[in-house]
Amino acid sequence: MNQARPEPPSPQPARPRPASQRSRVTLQDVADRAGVSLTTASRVVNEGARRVGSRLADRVNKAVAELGYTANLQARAVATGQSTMVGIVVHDIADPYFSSIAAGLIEVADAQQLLVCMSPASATEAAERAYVALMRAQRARAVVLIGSRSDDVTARYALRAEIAAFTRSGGRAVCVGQDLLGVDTILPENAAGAQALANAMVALGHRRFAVLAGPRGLLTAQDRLAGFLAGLAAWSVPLEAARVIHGQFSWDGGYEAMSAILAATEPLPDCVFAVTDVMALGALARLRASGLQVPADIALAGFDDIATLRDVYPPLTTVRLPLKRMGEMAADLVLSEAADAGRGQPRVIPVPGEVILRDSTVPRPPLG
Amino acid sequence: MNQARPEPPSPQPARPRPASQRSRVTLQDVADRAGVSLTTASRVVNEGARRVGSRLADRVNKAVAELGYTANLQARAVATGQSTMVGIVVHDIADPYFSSIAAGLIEVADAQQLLVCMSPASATEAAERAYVALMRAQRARAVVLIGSRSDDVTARYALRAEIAAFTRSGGRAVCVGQDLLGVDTILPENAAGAQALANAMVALGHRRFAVLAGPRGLLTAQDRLAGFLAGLAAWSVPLEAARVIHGQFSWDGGYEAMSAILAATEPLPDCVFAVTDVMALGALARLRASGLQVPADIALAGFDDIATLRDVYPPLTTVRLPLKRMGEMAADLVLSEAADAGRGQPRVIPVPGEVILRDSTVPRPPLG
DNA sequence: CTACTGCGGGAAAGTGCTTTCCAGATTAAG
DNA sequence: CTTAATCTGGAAAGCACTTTCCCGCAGTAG
Repeated sequence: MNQARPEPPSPQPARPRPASQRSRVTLQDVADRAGVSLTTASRVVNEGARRVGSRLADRVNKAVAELGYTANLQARAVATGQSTMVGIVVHDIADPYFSSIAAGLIEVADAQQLLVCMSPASATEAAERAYVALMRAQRARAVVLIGSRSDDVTARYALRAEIAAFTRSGGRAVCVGQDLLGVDTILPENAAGAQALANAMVALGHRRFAVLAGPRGLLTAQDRLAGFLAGLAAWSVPLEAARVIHGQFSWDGGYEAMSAILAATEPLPDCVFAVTDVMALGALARLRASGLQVPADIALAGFDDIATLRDVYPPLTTVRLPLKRMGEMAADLVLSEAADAGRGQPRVIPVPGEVILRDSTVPRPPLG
Repeated sequence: MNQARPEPPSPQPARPRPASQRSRVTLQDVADRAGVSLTTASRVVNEGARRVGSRLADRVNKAVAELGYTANLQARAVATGQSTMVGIVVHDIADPYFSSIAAGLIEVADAQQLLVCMSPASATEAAERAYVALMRAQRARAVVLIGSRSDDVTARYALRAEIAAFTRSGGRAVCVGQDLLGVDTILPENAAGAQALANAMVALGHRRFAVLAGPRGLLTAQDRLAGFLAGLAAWSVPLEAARVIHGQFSWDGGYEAMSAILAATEPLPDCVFAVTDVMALGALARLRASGLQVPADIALAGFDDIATLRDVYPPLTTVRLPLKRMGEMAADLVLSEAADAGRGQPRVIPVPGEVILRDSTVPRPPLG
């Protein structure tokens, strides 16, 4: 046998190891190699409260380096009962609305050494519930639910029950959307924003409106529609129910809803409000397909101010939400232990929307 | 004491529990309540190889339901040595290129009961290395690196070493990008796609080109530039070095690079190729800001065919990569144990790009 | 009426880590 | 020169699971 190995003269009992596991090196291996106890090795690796004499510490560090040891965080989590994982639930990560919020969230979570796990795309509350259950099983530190609530009270009840179980077992829950889950919430002011938009549209001279209202059951869609209607009502501008077209909360949904409006025999509206920028973009494509000009033939406005808009022509009027910032705020809520200790009511942080007027809703000349 | 509790007459020793931990219910609690051993409870919960008599199984299931028990997946992972986590490294989740790939990946990973964790935005190989190290510490089942390699050989070497440590400890690694990490790779054919694009542009009658070439060190940028130049060379169309503008791999980078081209005193190019759609969009904005029309004054083409393009006017010529599909393919590679057993060379799956001609590069009338 | 097989159940030994507790060695104080 | 206080390192007891091994009991064949 070759004696030239550069190892310190330590016992090295070479414990028998199941063949299936390839060279996973454990803390015990490090301790053996350094000729110290498991306890000491653990103390050195953790750099925790109790310090270890420098002679042994050096030996341990050397062994760590030689063996390429990395602590098993799962085992550590089991031993300490503390996890570093944060789950985030999005309805569609490829949607710029969600990816912007997620980007802000991930950025600050990572700065705090948290591990972010992402749910698959799914807009139902049942799927959200399943993911919260998974996070509970993972003993995640927190879960963040991003996106609109629906008006399916039964599903919401089930989701709340699951969240309650999650928080009861020590996790934090945060929501970005309607304040209906009984947890800390980042609340976009959908109704107020839409109302301000309606206000601005009427002030520009528009009178005949249509709304691409999204799915009937989605509360964000409902809130924005209601806010818009309230804004019109304040000016006594009527909007017949037939001019409110429901559909999917997506590009295709906007496209189809716009088709329905064009198909109607009545005169075209002056101005169309899509409750989401993504839907507005679908509607814009539909208008273009019909050879209609925005804003010459018809004005168009959206909601959210997603990043994509900078590439759209004509520039789209919208209601700006600080998406990335909202993600950061959600992460801050997750991290704030204060509320956890205080055990008061969950906090609700309203986020106002800002009306951004662009070329897609140019002032309309007074009716001749 | 009230005797009316609906529990089976089991011992219930009520083990002392540290006060810090709120009601986390463990498998032992379930076993106690059902009056069975820990082993039996584990077998019922796992529904594994050995079945348990229905009488006891029912008791256990009842206890699980009553206590709201959920297995601790971390502890299970430690005990079995198997993790269900997959880490994915993106350069920027808010970029539609990455979010599309990630969406495909997450979808199939979730269908296989895998948990997907996302890195924070960061385009450096050092940051990638750090994330791979984290995944190793988490004993993740796999890690997927999405995005261009750089030509920083030192950083790449360090990254490869980290990946080697990761795979050595039993994880799988997959890359979407250049085949330089020695792992299974989804390889977009950047050079070939760009060459085909150059070909098509020349065929359309363009002769005076400029390229927005992205960062000097990024290999995806280099490959696409090289391919484009090769395509031009095949037609003996010259491209002076001065017409190749380097800059950031981003919207702003495209905007600025376009500014540089406009600032040059020479005549405008017929056609500008941006090595990325995102850069092309920045360039388009810059052209619009100068009052130049695409394609009337200048033609513009990009690369990737990101989803955003459907909302851009004029429709942008590009080279389509099946982004979502690439994410799915990466997930398939992660899941395929075959290669792991075979231990052959890592697999490389080339993904061809498809030239999509749209209005932004309308045929150019022959020079008069 | 044994001997063999198979099955349902539990005790106990891992899994990789942290943390408490304890013994021995220094050091500081009286 | 005691006695108390502090420090260092290790043994061992968790943590929440899985899994191996063993034992008693049926059922079946010899």
